[in-house]
Amino acid sequence: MIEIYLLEQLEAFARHGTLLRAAEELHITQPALSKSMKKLEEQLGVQIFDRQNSKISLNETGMLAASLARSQVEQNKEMVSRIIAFDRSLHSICVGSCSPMGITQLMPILQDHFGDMTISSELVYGKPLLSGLENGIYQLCIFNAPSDDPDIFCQRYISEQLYISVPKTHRLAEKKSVRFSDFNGEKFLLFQHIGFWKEICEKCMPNTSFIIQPDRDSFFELVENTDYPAFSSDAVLIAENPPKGRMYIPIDEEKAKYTYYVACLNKNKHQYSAFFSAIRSAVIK
Amino acid sequence: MIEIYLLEQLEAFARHGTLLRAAEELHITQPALSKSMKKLEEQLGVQIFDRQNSKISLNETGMLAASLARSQVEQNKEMVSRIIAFDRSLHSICVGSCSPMGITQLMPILQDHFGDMTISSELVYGKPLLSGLENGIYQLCIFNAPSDDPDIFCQRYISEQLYISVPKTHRLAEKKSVRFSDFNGEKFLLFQHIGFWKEICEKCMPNTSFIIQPDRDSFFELVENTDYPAFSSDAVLIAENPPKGRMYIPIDEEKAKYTYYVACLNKNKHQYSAFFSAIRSAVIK
DNA sequence: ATCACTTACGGGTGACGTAAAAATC
DNA sequence: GATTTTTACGTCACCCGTAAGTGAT
Repeated sequence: MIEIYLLEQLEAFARHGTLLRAAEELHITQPALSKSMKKLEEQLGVQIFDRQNSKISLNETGMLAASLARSQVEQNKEMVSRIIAFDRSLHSICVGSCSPMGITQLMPILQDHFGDMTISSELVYGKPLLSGLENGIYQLCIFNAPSDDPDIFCQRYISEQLYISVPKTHRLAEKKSVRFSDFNGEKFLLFQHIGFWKEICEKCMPNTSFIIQPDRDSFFELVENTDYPAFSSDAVLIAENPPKGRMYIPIDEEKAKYTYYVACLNKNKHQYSAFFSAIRSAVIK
Repeated sequence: MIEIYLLEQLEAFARHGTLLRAAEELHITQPALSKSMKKLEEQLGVQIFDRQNSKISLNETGMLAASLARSQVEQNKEMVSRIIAFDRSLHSICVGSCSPMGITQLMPILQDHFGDMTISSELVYGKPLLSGLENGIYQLCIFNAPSDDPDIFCQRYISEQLYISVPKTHRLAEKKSVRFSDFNGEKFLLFQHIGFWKEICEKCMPNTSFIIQPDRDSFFELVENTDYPAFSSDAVLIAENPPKGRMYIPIDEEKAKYTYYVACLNKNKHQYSAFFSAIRSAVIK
């Protein structure tokens, strides 16, 4: 058995060709490295160096030893990373969601059940969301439709209805409901991080030029102080105090109402069972 | 970077389940192992043990760590073996020969050229001889026929003519030459280690029951003191003093005369060039 | 003289041992 | 009380550093 530090030193020497340079890299003195290499050679019981007076170099066996040492050192490092990564995976949970509302509403329940873990979330939709769940990037997902994948367990969650807010002076302010097409072509405020809704908006209002706001506060600032129409939703209207001075009109269209589903891999279903029953209660309530 | 001794200790603990047993196997005391495991855990920066008072066990991360440690330790050992084996291969040369005469005659030349190496030889014939050369078990081979394998370099060497020795009272003692069939069915002395000749004998004298002698001295003892016919060859007759009181008659048949070829892999040809030219001189001489 | 390596010696870290305590069965 | 782990403390090995020596360029 050869200790890693010796292999690391051999590997460094193999790269540099001289003890001096290798020692520099290793932050040890050259005599120390010289002794180490002697020790290594002795432990192997085999000559790996050609020495003539003040010249030392690897012989053929030494070359082999150095290349094996290199891979050994690499694997040692990889081992450490893998252990740390695995440990992190045990102590963190990552949720992929197609919608910001889905994750916002779910967060309290997540914290109830995984309070001792690091909870992170990402807004993703479409294929990356599904494959992220399948290959373990996400432990939980929020879809906007039930999945029929046999490997995926899917729990119905809440619904979200899209609204459009307009200033009271807007031509449609008094309507009881509107359609996407009513606003197609009109300038429109849009918050950037809205998940799959973005796709919906662009599809249903192809001629609209959106004024996209990456910052949440700026977005609400503009909603309050400009006359552009903007999206909202029932969830937002309940959860937050929406800017006054606007009318909030539901969009009476199929594409404006989605039901969310919380999902995990079937094989992990058991470890999330308490969590899922909490979701079921929340839905009923 | 985690030193191997720590991984070895972890691996031992994983197998035994208690520090005490593991420490016994490792020939260290239990407190020492306890400290090592603490150190390992600290170096990883991750919990790998569940501890409650006087109970310690691996947690999930620890299991992973232990299995990775196991493979790391194994690879370390394998590395050492490979280095040692490679070094040995550099300092030894193994010759496979289909015939004892081939190797006996070649030995002086081998010693001339590879005197600083360990020279070993094996009597093998047929497929194992060829594949042994191809996969590096033999650096050199002696065939009884030229090889047309494009990967093999083949140098014509000496010939050997098979003789049969009979007591002077034998019915065929005065013949100038004999054939295998002349002796088919007759009891026959046979030295065990004769390489490919064994196959020839059995094929050409299918009805003969051979009295097989594994020991060289016993064989010659019997040759001298019994009346059974036995094989000899021109090479043996030249090299050694054959037992008197016998007639040595050549077998006049194609299957009783072979020319030997010394071979190596083509890719190694250059490192044996001096050796092969010595063979060529020897043949001419 | 400079460069590269080895030898010699000294110091400090740390790996292990011994002893004893703590906790569980 | 037996078993297992931890804590405390001492010791020795050994890894590294400094300094000096050798041989080659």
